[in-house]
Amino acid sequence: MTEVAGVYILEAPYAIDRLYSYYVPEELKESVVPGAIVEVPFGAGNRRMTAAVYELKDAADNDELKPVMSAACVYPPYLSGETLKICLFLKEHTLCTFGEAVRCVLPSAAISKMAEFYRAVPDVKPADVEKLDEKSAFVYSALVQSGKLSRETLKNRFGEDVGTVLTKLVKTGLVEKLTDFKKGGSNVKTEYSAYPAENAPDTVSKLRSERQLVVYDAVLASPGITREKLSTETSLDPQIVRSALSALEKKGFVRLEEKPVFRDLYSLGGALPEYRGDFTLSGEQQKAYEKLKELYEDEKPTAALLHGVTGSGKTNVILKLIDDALADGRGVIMLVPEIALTPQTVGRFVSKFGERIAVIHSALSAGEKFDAWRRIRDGSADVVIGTRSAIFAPVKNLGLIVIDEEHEHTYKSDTDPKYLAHDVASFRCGMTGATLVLASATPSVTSYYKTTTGKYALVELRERYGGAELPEVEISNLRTELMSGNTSPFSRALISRMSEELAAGNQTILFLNRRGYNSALSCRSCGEAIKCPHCSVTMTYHLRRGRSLPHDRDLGEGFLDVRRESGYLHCHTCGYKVSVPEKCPECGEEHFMFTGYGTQLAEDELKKLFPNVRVARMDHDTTGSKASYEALLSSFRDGSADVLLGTQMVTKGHDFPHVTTVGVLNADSSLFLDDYRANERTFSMITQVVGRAGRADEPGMSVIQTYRPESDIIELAAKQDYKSFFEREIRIRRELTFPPFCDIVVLTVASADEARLAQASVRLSERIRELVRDEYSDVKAVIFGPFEAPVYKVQNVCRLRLVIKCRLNRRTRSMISTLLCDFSKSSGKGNSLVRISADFNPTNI
DNA sequence: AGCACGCCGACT
DNA sequence: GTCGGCGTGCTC
Repeated sequence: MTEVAGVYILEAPYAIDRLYSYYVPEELKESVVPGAIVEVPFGAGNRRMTAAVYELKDAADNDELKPVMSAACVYPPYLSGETLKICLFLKEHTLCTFGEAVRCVLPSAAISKMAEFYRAVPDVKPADVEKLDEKSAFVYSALVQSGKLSRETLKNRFGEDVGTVLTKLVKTGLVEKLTDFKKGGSNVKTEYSAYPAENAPDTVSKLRSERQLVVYDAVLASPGITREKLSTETSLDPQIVRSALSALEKKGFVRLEEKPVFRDLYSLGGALPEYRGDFTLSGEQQKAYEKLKELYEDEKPTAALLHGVTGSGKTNVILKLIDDALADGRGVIMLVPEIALTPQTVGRFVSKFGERIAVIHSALSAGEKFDAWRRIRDGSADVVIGTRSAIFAPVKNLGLIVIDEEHEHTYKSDTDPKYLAHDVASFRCGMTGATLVLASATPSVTSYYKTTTGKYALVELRERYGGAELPEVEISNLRTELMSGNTSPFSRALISRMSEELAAGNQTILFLNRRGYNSALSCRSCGEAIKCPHCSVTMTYHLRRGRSLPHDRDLGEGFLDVRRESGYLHCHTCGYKVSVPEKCPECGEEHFMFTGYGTQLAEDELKKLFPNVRVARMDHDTTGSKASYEALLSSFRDGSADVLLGTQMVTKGHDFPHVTTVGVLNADSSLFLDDYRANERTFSMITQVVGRAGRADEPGMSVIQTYRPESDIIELAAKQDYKSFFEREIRIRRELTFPPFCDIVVLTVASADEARLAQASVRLSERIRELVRDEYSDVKAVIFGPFEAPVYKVQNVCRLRLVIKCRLNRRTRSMISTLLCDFSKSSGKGNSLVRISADFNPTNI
């Protein structure tokens, strides 16, 4: 019997990514455990590869196995048993490699980087060097000069084919191959604390330096003070404190201690607002809580959908449930959309759970993520609040997972592995017996459907907390506005409502899902809109910072020059910027027309309508940094702006007590999207927005502007009637066979070379039809395409797609997997410029 | 993907 | 005869 390790090679391409067996030499038995990172010889050339040990097994040693070469000494390994299973889950459910899954679940700072190095062997026979051919001699002399070079650098310097030269050099014994571990996880921040030295010189007079005296006094006053605190205390420059301290240490006055420190615990870069909220539950909330508690106490993995109208106080119910889980000694993960991770939300949690909280979001540095991850893994943090990737947090003894605003599209990853947080959550709950709670005022149709089949328990909150009434909703018909000559972004109803409310000192939120000034610049002669030269999208006209524009018709002939001087064209897909052209690139004429409007024009127009209005415009252009985003919100909250005008981000989770009016400038933009979820998104967006207006004491009003006032979606959203919306929507989905009645697989082939792309897509399409006909004749699948992706070209890369409607299960996933493997095998033959990727139930099709 | 092995043409 | 081109097939 030999000890055998089943490992996954982390750098393996998809087509050969599977479990490989290696024998474990006696001296490595200690460190080769499941989850360990090891090095193994791989392939005919026995290249050293990093691998993750998935399992250990005893095997009768009839077949000859290669040995594990070395193991990284990290104990316990970063990959726990549970995490290894999650990686396999990701591999099987998103068709990524095991290595990609590992990189996804671990903080990047925890992953060791391995590099191959080559070194010229000293003391070789000069005769051997003489015999070298030109190219080998060239590489060899470079190695002699630099001592040691990584494979990367050599490839960069001598080209991709340097490999053959190197193997020859290794064979002749002139060069040797080395492998180095660039150890991950060493990125630990440390902090210095200063203590008065035990046997400090009694004469302070020896301290000539004024600064050293000041620092020394401060240390005497508070022993153990950190260097950072010293600098604020003495109001001296950190650099000066540093040098003063080291001088004091040298002279024997102070003792410095270095301790590893966890960076800013909540990673929000500042003080948290004190939250003095009311945590007591209303009658309805109490009932909802008890129902969830019952599910939680069930040993089996359970799932519930908490459907509560906006303002029903879902969070209070959830907090109570988290309390219980913690009291049981179990850990909790709460996922929120990025936009909700404001100091307000986190503050509420921190005030309740204190230092047990770890916050995880995309703006953290690699080191900060690693700190949070370690605090969770060693158990000092057992409440994790974070965005999508927090679902992988190594929480011990998981008892509860909450996905807040579960309908949000951000829970689906858009980079490989393209997982949905819900699926990972269910899987973890299945493993640990934890309870899954999905919460939303407008659940996704797929999730709500599961309550009707019994997969999820349905828990409802129908009353708005504190008895607040639903705001009144007025629907403005943009067609009739246009016919009566109103071309501004604001309907007459919205204008009159705003002028009343602004005069009364109340605030308004305006939502427009398009940034920039004009959405397009088109040619009057040929009708073409100017497109980005690298992408197949029309370019948006943006105003330069601080500019505004009169109407084109008031500028007369010279309007183009003013336009050219005041702004530029911007591609929202790739970021390309260019000035307004002289002539139409299509037909050469110079009759231009700016059409469509975005947030910039709306702001401009608003200031013309209400000259004294103070507008806070919030979109991608004004919220470059987290700080500016916070600044805009707080300026609105403290009343230094009257109107908050912006894109999607104004609709989410902020509670502004003085807002009495909410306007949706164009409710149709998401309806027109060619996607089966367009209705769902419109309903959710309008419901959320309408919920923003008015509080308990101050009735609010929403104005929804639309070109299709007859659409019942808007009406249902205005009434916050989710049930009717769901009934209507699920009927359509059933009739047309869309999720949840099927799954949608999108295969994308991408290439800069259009001819190769077309060829590859045809081959792919033929292959899949063949698979469905023969090997997989048992699976029901309908195949569409190939056709162009909605945005065909992005940064000069063109994309074609195949869409497959089927039921996702082991069989269909295996079919798609076969397809991907076949493709990558044939791609070696001159097709390497074509890439393929699969996405299951993507958020945008 | 990356590497070896193998089978053909242009050279010492 | 031998070096080096790239097509084919495998990776514990």
